[in-house]
Amino acid sequence: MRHHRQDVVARALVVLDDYGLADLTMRRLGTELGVQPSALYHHFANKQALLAAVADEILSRGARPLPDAGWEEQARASCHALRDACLAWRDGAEVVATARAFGLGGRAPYDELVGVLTGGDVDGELAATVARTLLHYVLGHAMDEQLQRQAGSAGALHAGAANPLAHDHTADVTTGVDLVLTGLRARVAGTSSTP
Amino acid sequence: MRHHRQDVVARALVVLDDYGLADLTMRRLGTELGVQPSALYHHFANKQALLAAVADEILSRGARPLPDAGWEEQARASCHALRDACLAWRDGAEVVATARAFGLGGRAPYDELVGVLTGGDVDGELAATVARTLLHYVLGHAMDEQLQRQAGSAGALHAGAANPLAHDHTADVTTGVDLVLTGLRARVAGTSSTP
DNA sequence: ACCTGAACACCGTTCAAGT
DNA sequence: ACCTGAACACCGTTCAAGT
Repeated sequence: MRHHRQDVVARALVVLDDYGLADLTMRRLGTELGVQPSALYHHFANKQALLAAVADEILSRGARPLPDAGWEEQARASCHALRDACLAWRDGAEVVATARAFGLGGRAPYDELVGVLTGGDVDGELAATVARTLLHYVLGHAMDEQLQRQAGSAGALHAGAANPLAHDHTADVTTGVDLVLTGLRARVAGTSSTP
Repeated sequence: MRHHRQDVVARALVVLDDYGLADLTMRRLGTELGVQPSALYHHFANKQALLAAVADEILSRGARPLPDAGWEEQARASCHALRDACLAWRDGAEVVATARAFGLGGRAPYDELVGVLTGGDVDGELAATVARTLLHYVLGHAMDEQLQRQAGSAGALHAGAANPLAHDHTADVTTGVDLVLTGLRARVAGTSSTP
């Protein structure tokens, strides 16, 4: 039962979806592949590198071509594609956000967004800030969403105290993204009032 | 050496700042307090509950009164206070963001922001979305900042490949927050073009 | 009320050695 | 190139029992 790097990533994705990130251990993944845990270190330097590869796989599997439209519409589409890609796998948002945070993977959405924004009228430095703002929002929101999902399925999390996160998530994300883009539009048009 | 709940939280904060979140283990904290790890379970149901208390402690120690100003200025101040509170402790942002994500603590900044926004002209549902957008951005950005800090001190993280996160963080956060607030101002004024 | 001691069921990672 | 076997140095958590 010899495996390639890609087999390991693909199986890790299945384990992630079935058991969640907390139970995606090197030992369990090894067992799932019919292999000793130590064998995984032939393919990846450590668990963090494995997870970065999983993050990139999540993103590439969920990749969509940008619509043939203005940059604002493209930015919106890019954000929604990222969200959908993450939500397609259990704990997908957390995996992508963590890999991004450690600078080990998940760069594609950032690059795409910066490209879209600079393709518009947006200055390079502002584009970088806006891209980060959007990514933090979309990923943070998707994480909230997925955590609630598992909090609902398990009886976990503190009972009592009304959950302030109960919401229509799709509408919420659209509003949040539009808010940032509206702010950007105002700023690009020179409407900014605070110097 | 008998301790109260507050002693444990205070010491956990010291361990966090000295060793980082990854090394804030129940065993190490026990050792630091001169106590068996099992003794901590008299004060907290589990590690997650401990970390939630640590998050709340970080926030309450960094709390500032809101300025006597308009709601927009207050929202800005609230965001910066949150950022400063988190940056005052090693891995502080991650601790707060995680507690928030699990719904176990760190609610104060959200409540404050929603209060400020609804105190302005902002409708309740929009206020909730804006508050979440701002929190995700500020915490996400602070996490990036702190991860870079430790990536710089340790020789960790992949060499080669220019780091796209090298930035002036204070200016960046101000820009990001202002962007969202500008978008909100436009929307409240009825300038939104997408229905 | 607060803590000990011992155990249970796990982790990630390394490394010599095998094929 | 890919894997085994065994070890190392850890984890969080439980629980009877002590003071």
